[in-house]
Amino acid sequence: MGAETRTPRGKWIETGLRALADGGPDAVRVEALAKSLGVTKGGFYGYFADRSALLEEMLDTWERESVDDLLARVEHEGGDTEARMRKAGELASGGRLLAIDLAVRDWARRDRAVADRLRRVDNRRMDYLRSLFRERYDDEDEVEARCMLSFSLLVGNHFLAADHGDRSREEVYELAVKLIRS
Amino acid sequence: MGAETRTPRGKWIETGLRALADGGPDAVRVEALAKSLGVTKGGFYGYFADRSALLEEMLDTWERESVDDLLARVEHEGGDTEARMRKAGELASGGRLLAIDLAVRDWARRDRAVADRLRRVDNRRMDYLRSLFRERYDDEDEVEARCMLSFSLLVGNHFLAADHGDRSREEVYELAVKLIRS
DNA sequence: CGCCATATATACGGTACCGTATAGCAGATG
DNA sequence: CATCTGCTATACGGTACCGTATATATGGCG
Repeated sequence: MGAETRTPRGKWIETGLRALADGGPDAVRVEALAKSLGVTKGGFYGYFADRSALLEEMLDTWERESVDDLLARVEHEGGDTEARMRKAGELASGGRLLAIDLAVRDWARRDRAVADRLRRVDNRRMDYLRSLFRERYDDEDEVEARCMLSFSLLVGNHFLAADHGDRSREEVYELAVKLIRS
Repeated sequence: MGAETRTPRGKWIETGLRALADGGPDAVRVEALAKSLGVTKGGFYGYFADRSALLEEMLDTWERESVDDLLARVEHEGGDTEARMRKAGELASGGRLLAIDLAVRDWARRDRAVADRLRRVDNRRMDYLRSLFRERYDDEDEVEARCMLSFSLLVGNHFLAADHGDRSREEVYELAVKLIRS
């Protein structure tokens, strides 16, 4: 059937996501990705029409991993409300996905299509978190406010640079979490 | 003294900050700024050694405006704790400064020097907020957790894309604020 | 083996930048 | 009015991209 595929579609996407995570969308450049793959861009245009097609597929991948896969894993592990809240939080702030997530959030401020996609993702995650909080609070205002605070804390934890004196960031994060779930 | 200065130092900085706010640091390009000022880059290198010198001064300006000026204005208006908290929140999320702020937060993830600067800014703001919360809560853990939540909410409000069903984002924000200051 | 399909390399023209060097121009100064 | 001084425009060489076109190599198949 022809030569072996050294650099399949998925590798371009994977490398693109890494570049996005640590340099933002502007860092996703075809020739740079090729270089980091030890290849020239020759093959790239066999898989993707152009750079923006790659970006699109990167977002598809991210969306799938950060919602479908993530929620599936949380539900698979099961446990009580507290355990699932904690698991979801952990998965969402675990290395790879988190870095992409943060980059996408910034990107969304400037690109309408990305913003729409982020809204889909956030809505689905928020729906899930709402369902968890409803097991604890009857008042719907309480549920909504605590969901908002939970997500804000998750994001804020990585976009805030403040120190906390004697306390570590982790300690303060835990204190805040307790307050939200009190 | 020579020709009139059509495009003084400050204009470059101002335009640079606008570019940063809506395109991130990569959008701060000398020739692009010149174009948007209706000028060529000819004069730029009279004021700044190079592009990175401009970035540095942009950050100086941002730091001054978003801490010194902001806190001064809050203190000038005075009022009780609640009023000052609210005023500080309003100023920090008011158009211009906010957009720069968000861009800097993302930038800081990739640039050590920017991260250090952001830490200075956040620490000073946090110190101020702490002093306000201390007027309400004796327990220092409470103070710290509520400060963290306040800042997270401020940032999260702009990095989160979720909808809230019947409620508007403003309503949910207010609910969350009440929870934090309860 | 010789052919074919496919992945990759190479080469190309085009664009948008950077930073430098130089020339022109408009007021202020005497 | 002549000159001097600084801001600005223009021109330059260099780099890093994009997307296309074309050549090359590598492995399966008749």
